[in-house]
Amino acid sequence: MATTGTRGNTRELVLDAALASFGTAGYDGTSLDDLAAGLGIRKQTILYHFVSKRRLLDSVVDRCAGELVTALERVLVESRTGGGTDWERVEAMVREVFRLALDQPVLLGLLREVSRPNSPGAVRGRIHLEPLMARARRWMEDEMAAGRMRRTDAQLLLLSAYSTVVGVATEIEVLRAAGVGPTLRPVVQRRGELLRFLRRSLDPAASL
Amino acid sequence: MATTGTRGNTRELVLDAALASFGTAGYDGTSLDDLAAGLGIRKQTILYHFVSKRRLLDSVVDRCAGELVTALERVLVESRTGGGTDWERVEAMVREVFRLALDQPVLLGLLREVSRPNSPGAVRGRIHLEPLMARARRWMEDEMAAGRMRRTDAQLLLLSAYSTVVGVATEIEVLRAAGVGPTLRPVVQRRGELLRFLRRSLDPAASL
DNA sequence: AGGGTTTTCTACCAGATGGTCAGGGTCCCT
DNA sequence: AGGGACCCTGACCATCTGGTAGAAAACCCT
Repeated sequence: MATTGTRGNTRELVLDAALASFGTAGYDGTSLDDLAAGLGIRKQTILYHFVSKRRLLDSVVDRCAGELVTALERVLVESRTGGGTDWERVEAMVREVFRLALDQPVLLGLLREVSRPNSPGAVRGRIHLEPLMARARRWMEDEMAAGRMRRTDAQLLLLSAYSTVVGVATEIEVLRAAGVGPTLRPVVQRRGELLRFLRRSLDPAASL
Repeated sequence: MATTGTRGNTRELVLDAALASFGTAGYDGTSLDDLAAGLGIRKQTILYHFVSKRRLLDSVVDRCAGELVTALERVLVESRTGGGTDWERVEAMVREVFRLALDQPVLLGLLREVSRPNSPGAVRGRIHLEPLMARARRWMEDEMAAGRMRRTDAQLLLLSAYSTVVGVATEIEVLRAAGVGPTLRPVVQRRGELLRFLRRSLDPAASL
């Protein structure tokens, strides 16, 4: 009866705290003891739910990737029923990703941590991202073949877009570190750059 | 006499290895024992030279920041005696930074690690970068006041340029992780984007 | 109320980590 | 030759780490 009455959602609470800690302090910089202490529970409770620290990270990555995929799927369906052009669909997806990142800045911290080459979460992250990328690439290549999209290196274009998003992660942190308040402007600016870049690369109707 | 005959430059060797390890495995992911083992020495030797792990990181950051400042200083002097326009000087600086990053990719790893908000090296890094930024900002504001440079928010512009460079760090890693070889193309592309962006923001003679 | 399941805790551990201490080797200077 | 400065090392330590074992709650159903 000493518990805080949060019976049943301990898992989710741990995932939230772990996401925040992994994103800011990093995987190695996060100790299960501290994590548990922050939640007012014991480390063993975390291990009961997630078996090991490594699998806790996996679970965090899984949940976040799941959110991303769900959100993108939704946008894709919406824009499809809306009957927009290829370009409008790409734009809607980009906007969704940025919206997600701005709503939950912690996600960017995790993305940053996971996108480090030697990170334990890198493999897990790629498991989720790779099919997404492959699917986008196939779609783009089809559109190119059909002449609805300007010819370019799909793989390279996608990776460039991806790293722009990761760049926003660092940008927000840098701004905060530099004392500049959480200004929306640079983020919007970056999104604008990315969209312009994509449009120039993809839209056959766009002016060079 | 069991030493490898590298008498005198152990410090530098340790700094090199530490730079590489901090950049790839991160600060927390680097153990002094492993670091020493990789060099064929004992951990105590590292501590003899650098007192503590924390101060080893500081030394690494100091050396790298020193290289950066020296390189930029040199370019600045060269372009000044060359008598180029403001814009040409900015361009030369940007090219130098990218050249440095391509010559020594390890630097990007460190930059990435240090630019994390809660990183122990963040404070140290800011000590070096802040005067650089302040100086650039003052210069830009002077040029703007004199009408030689298009009016814009100097601080925001600099931070945007900075985070573009950090973005390159992630980009290279992402490309390697995705199996794409160390292609130069995306990096050059990104540099082109940054230069175009800066030119549009700064050069009064540039077409909008 | 009582048995079974789920959840959380206390107690404990082996290994790794950063760091201390005192000693020993090598070089240079006189 | 000898003393001191410099460099390196083995032995040791306190602490923290992720993880295990088993008991005590808390919950749920009948």
